[in-house]
Amino acid sequence: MKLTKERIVDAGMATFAEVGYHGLSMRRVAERLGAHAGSLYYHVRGKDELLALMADRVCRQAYDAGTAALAGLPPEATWHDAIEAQAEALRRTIQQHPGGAVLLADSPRTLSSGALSLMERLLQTLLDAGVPAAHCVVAADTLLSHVTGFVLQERGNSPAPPVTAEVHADLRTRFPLIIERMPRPSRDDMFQRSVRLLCAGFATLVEE
Amino acid sequence: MKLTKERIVDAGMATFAEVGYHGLSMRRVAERLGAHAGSLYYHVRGKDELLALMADRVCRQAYDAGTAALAGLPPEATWHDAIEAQAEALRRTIQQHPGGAVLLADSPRTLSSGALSLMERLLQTLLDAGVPAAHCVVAADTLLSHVTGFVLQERGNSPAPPVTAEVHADLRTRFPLIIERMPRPSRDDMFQRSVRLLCAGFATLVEE
DNA sequence: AAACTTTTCCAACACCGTTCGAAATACGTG
DNA sequence: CACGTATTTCGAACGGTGTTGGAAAAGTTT
Repeated sequence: MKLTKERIVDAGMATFAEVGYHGLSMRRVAERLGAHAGSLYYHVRGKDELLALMADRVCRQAYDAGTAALAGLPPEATWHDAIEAQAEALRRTIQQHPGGAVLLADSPRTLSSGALSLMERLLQTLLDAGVPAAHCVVAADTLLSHVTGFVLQERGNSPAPPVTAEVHADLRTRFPLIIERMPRPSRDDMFQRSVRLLCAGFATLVEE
Repeated sequence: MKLTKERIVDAGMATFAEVGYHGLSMRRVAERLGAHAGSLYYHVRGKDELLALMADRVCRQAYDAGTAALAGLPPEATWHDAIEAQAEALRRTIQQHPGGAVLLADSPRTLSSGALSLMERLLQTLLDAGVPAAHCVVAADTLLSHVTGFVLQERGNSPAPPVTAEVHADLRTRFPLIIERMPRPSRDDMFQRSVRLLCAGFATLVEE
């Protein structure tokens, strides 16, 4: 079958899901398509462009997931709910691809039309909520970078660290607050609450 | 001169600053030390460990920068100022290393003692501010992941994208909010305001 | 069918992380 | 000092990577 930018990105996403970020190579992507690595370069400038295209696709998926989530919202939902729905959709979408956060992190977000779509809708939500235009960009940017950062951190912590008892005791004396006194809610819970925290901040900007 | 874990991390940081994340190789690090690549493996398990050590060093630097910033605060400073100072110190430190955000992103933050130090102090600040312990971890985590995400986004935008007039016109019709109506404050300004936004969210948690 | 364009192959290049046995160096002991 | 041992470095090698460029194939137009 003929080689296409679209099909290459497809294969890229599939390979990415299988072998992760570090295992993604042009040769493996080509192999999945029954082609040779060099052939990809006729359709794609290099690995960088492929990664950028993949990142854009993730943004697009997140956008679609967001529209679905927004559509499922009850009519009495507030703008808090709308923002929460978009944030959660973005997080879930990134999470679906192992290492997907790094993917987004490694390619410039601006001028990727998928990323711009996400931004645009978020801005609209905030404007509708009554946040003055002058503050909207800051607010939307804050939310987006927060979600990215959160998922990034999440992935780093996910392989449960093998903590020996000895290490734990050491940590307890050196970082008493973290280890001892702090309740550790689930990541899902923490994410929801952190987004609500942001919304509370946004609310202080709303002009009646 | 003798090879050491410490000296290897030094050379790693220097090489990293010169050639960036993608250009960092064991061979280049070794070359800077007048040694061969294989020799590094006697002191370091592999490139992963080197990167983790480097990430930890960045956290340490950020911690020290934070203490300096806190010390320079006037006595009438509020807890908002204290959090802002720590966030700004972290951002500046990460920024000093090109691609430093990706460095932090690619290594697990937990169990890195530098990262834990950052977290611990942030928790203390929030506790002193009156945020109940049950919410502190969420708040601190939110702030840290926000700063990371922000710098990440910042770096992606930094190489000013070559926007042709044609592309700009296309974007204007497709994303009117972003391109047209939104004022674009400086990144410094945006960062400060986003942190204040977070603080406003934290303030709603404070029990009198 | 011939001329031409688009697409794919394939071999090669330079570089990468990592391993391993052999050298070399340092060091404590007789 | 000399000798044996432990620590450290070398240097070559292996399999893998992104990328290139000319030859070959496939498709299209005249």
